[in-house]
Amino acid sequence: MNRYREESAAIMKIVAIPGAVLEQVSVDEAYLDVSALCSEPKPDSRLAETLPLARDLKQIILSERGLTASIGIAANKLLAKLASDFKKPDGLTLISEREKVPFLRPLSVRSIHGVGKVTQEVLNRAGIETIGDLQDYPGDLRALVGSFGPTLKRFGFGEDDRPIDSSDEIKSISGETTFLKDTEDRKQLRACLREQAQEISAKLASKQIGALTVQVKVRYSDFSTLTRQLTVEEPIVDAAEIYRLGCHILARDRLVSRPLRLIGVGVSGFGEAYSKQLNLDLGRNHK
DNA sequence: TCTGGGGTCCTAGGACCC
DNA sequence: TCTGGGGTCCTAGGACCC
Repeated sequence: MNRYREESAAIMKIVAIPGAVLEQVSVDEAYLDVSALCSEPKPDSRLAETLPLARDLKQIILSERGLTASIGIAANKLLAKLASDFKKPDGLTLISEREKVPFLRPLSVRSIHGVGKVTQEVLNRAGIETIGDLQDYPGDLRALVGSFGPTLKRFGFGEDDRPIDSSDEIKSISGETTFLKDTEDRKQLRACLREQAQEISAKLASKQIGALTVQVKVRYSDFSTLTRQLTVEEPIVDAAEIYRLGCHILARDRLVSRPLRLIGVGVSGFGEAYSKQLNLDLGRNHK
C-alpha cells in the first residue's frame, strides 16, 4: 500500500503543473483546473486548446512511471469525471459544451456523481433510468431525492458549479479492523484499539492538529453497525488518550455485549485554534 | 457479494440557551 | 408554572465516493 502511495505522489507531482489548480480526490484520481492557462475566448475552443497538454501528461506519466492514465476534458468536474471514465485505462476524452447534453442522454443515471444504489432505485421506480429520462422528467425531483433534486436536475444537463478544492484540509481520521473470526475477547479488542489509536495519533502529530471528538465503531455478526462518540474540551493527540476514551465509550454503551465482527476508532473536530496550543505543548514535552 | 478500509456530506432528533 | 420560537451543538445513522 505504501508503494501505491509513493507512486501516487510521483504522478501527482507530474500533474501539478504551474498555473493550474490541482484537487487530488484519491490515490489515483485528481482534477486539474487549467483555465488560467487558456487563451481562447470561446468555451469549446478553450477545451480543445488543452488537448496537447493532456497528451503530454499521458506521455510523461508513461515514460517516467511506466503507467497509463485516463484523462477527461470538460468544462466542469461532473463532465470531466464522466469523460475520464468513458475510455479506460488509457483514454483521452473531451466532452464539449455543444455536445454535452446528447452525450449524457444514453448514460445510466447511476453514472452521475452522487447517485448510488439507493438513489438509482428511487429514480428507476419513477421511470427514470437514463440521464435522458432525467432530462425529460417533468415532475419535481425534490419529491424523489429531497434537497439533491435541483442539483441532480442540473447534473442531468451537464451543469456543475462545484469548485476545485485544492486545500488538503482533512475532517476526520480513523482506523478499523475486521476480524477473521468474530470475537468478544477483551484482550484482543484492546490490542486492536491500541494499535489503531497509535496510527491515528501519529497522523495527528504529523499534521500538528488535535481532535475534540473520539468515535468508536463496532459491527456485529449480523453486520449491524453502531457508532458512538464523545466530545471533550481539550484537543487530543496522544495515542493513550484516544485509546482510553475508546475503551470508555465501549464500556459506557456496553458495545461488547456480543462478539464483534469489526472494531474501529476515529477522531474528528480539528481546528486551527488548537494547533498553536498544541505546538506549545509539544515544545514543552520535547525538552 | 455473505460484504475491506478510509473518507465526506446530509438529515434528524434532542439538549440547551436565550 | 406553562409556554414559543430560534439558534447552536452534539449525536447517530445512512448514502455515497474512491
